[in-house]
Amino acid sequence: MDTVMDGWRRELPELDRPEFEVTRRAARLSQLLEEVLSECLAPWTLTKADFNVLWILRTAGAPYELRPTDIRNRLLLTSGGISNIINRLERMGLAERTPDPSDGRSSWVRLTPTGTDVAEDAIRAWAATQEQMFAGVDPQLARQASDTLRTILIALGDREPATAPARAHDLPPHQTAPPRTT
Amino acid sequence: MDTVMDGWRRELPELDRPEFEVTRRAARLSQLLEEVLSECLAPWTLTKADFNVLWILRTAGAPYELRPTDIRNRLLLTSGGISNIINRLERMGLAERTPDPSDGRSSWVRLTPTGTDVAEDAIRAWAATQEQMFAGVDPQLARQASDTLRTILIALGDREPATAPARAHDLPPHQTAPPRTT
DNA sequence: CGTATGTCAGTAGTACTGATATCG
DNA sequence: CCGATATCAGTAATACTGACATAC
Repeated sequence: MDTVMDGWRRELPELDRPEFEVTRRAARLSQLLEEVLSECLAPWTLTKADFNVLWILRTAGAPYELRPTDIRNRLLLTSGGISNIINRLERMGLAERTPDPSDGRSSWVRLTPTGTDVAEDAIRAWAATQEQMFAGVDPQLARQASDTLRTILIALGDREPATAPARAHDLPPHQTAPPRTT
Repeated sequence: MDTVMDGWRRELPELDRPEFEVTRRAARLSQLLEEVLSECLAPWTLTKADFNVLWILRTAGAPYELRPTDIRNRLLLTSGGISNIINRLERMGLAERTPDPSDGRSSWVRLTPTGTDVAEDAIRAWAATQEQMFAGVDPQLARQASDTLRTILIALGDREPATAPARAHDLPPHQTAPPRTT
């Protein structure tokens, strides 16, 4: 990575801005982490996409259910992509859909008991792996990195599309500025 | 993103470590950036993978040539993946392969003049886009983020597999610990 | 011979687009 | 009727695996 950035500075000094380094290093970091995550999930035959949805559902709290739209808002995927993942989770018996009584277009995706267990096991495994990977990293530094990244994300406009938590019969009928809907 | 992390803290407080937030936020950041990069490259019909290789070749300095192995070391891809990309660049007339006189197994991948132009144009466009995106971010903060990420990457073992720069007839015959070779 | 380098075909995993259905 | 929600089929892009060729 340093080799690469040195080349950048040597060859294109007029374009040497700290932002670009953030870009490259963030990409590299998530590349490395995703690689490890894949291995980490192998025992459950879960893909990273599956894991993300399980994770979102589990951290949503009991009864571990959200509408596809909520998942979409949190993971920034298209509705088509979400459908695919839910289908897979349903075939694996980890999640199930129930129609939304108050809105016939939508449905609730809920973790099955098995799904909840699998989610927790996988999350715990991934947490342990991360802990091990970050063993050589000062927690202070990690904290700082997280805060800085957060600030940058907000500055870049990473949005919080109006939370709609557990069984939101009480919410107003529409969200604020939902992203890609197709 | 904050919504998601709040759920994490509420539901799985025993697993609340700053590292995990770094992981998620870095992933999100590169997700957002890659999305914009794709749009940015559309005018040239370049894929992100193409762009990465063009970029690596351009920042390698004149005469803008590297062996597939060098590219692999810098981008952390398998040799098969590199072959595909080089094939595509060659078909587009942006790069060309010449056999390595001193090692019959390998070859040198060099940017054509057109390739060099396209690389520079695309890099400049991407730089301008990033500059615009980061307009609201304090450069100090970006600098800090970059440094912190760098430290973390090094701690995670992101390696520098023995640089092999322009026409390295003078290098020892083998590298140190090359990653995935297949 | 064993290792290193690279190519190629086939494939997995990700996620988008466009078409469609349905409901508010 | 328009906009929102979701599903599905088809497709693009990424990149890996395994088989192979060749050369050190």
